[in-house]
Amino acid sequence: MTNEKLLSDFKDVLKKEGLKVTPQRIAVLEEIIKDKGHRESEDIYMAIKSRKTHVSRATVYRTLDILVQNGFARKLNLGDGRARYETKIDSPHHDHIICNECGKIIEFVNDEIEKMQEEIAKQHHFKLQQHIHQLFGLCKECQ
Amino acid sequence: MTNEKLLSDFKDVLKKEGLKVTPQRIAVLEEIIKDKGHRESEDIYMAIKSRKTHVSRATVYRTLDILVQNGFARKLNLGDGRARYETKIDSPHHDHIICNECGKIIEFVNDEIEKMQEEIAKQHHFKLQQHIHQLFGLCKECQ
DNA sequence: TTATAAATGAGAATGATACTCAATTATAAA
DNA sequence: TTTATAATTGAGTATCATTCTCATTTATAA
Ligand SMILES: [Mn+2]
Ligand SMILES: [Mn+2]
Ligand SMILES: [Zn+2]
Ligand SMILES: [Zn+2]
Repeated sequence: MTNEKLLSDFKDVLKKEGLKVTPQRIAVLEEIIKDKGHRESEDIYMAIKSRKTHVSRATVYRTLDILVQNGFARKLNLGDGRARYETKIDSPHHDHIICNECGKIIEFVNDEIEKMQEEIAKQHHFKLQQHIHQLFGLCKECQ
Repeated sequence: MTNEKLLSDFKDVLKKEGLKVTPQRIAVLEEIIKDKGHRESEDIYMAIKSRKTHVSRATVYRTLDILVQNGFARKLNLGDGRARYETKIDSPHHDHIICNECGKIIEFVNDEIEKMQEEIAKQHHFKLQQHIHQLFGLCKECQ
């Protein structure tokens, strides 16, 4: 998806929800699509500030929520007390392998596991809604 | 394992580590083995207080750490900001299914998935150390 | 322009958990 | 049993990410 299309989609969503298009909101969207990584709110806040747009932490959090709520971003909990956000645009579902030493994050997908999860849920009469699957260990460099 | 054996093992560990056997530490161990659930620190703190032993939150946290460090308990992060603790005694590895509505927690094991995780780690040149696998959805009663 | 509802940001609040340190206590030596 | 002492405890404070508050600013549409 082109950045122009994305921006226009975002504006449409804001309009549809009765929200205003502000430079702060645009800046957060731009940060999320610019860097494909798994970023902390603080990083995004700093990146925006270090450029031109005046923004507050509160607004970054609020905008990230909007992005997550509307399918532009995904929020991850890696268990270290700080949420990470990654773009969801052109990014199908995947899970993560995290290095306990250097924090490197690698993405993986395994259709077999995805299928099995559904079966396990069914066995226990659960209607599956989401899942968290994270592998932790030492990356090649950190072993 | 009998509770007597457990208690004696715990005392041995404390001795081995140069730690003292205190009524507070014993009380936390007793709580962890009494209730097989997935409990918050606050629950354990309240349960101990409501009995006889005087204890503080700080000591409950400190003792839970000792228990986790020494293989008596397992600490889980369910993504809601409060850690859960469960006994690890006579309790082999398993993962969890959590109801998004009522919070019910069901345990599951799947050897296929366990094996695949190892393979995925290997493919990415990771040495696997732990993993988190949590399925979230609606339980039978909450659908 | 103007009216106004929504957004922003500075700073305060929150909540789980960790830390501090003076008072207490378990332990082992005498 | 007494004593010496290092470890433990607990009340309260600190921390840290995130959320909330509310006075001021701004985007939007008439
Ligand atoms: Mn990812
Ligand atoms: Mn369990
Ligand atoms: Zn690494
Ligand atoms: Zn339920």
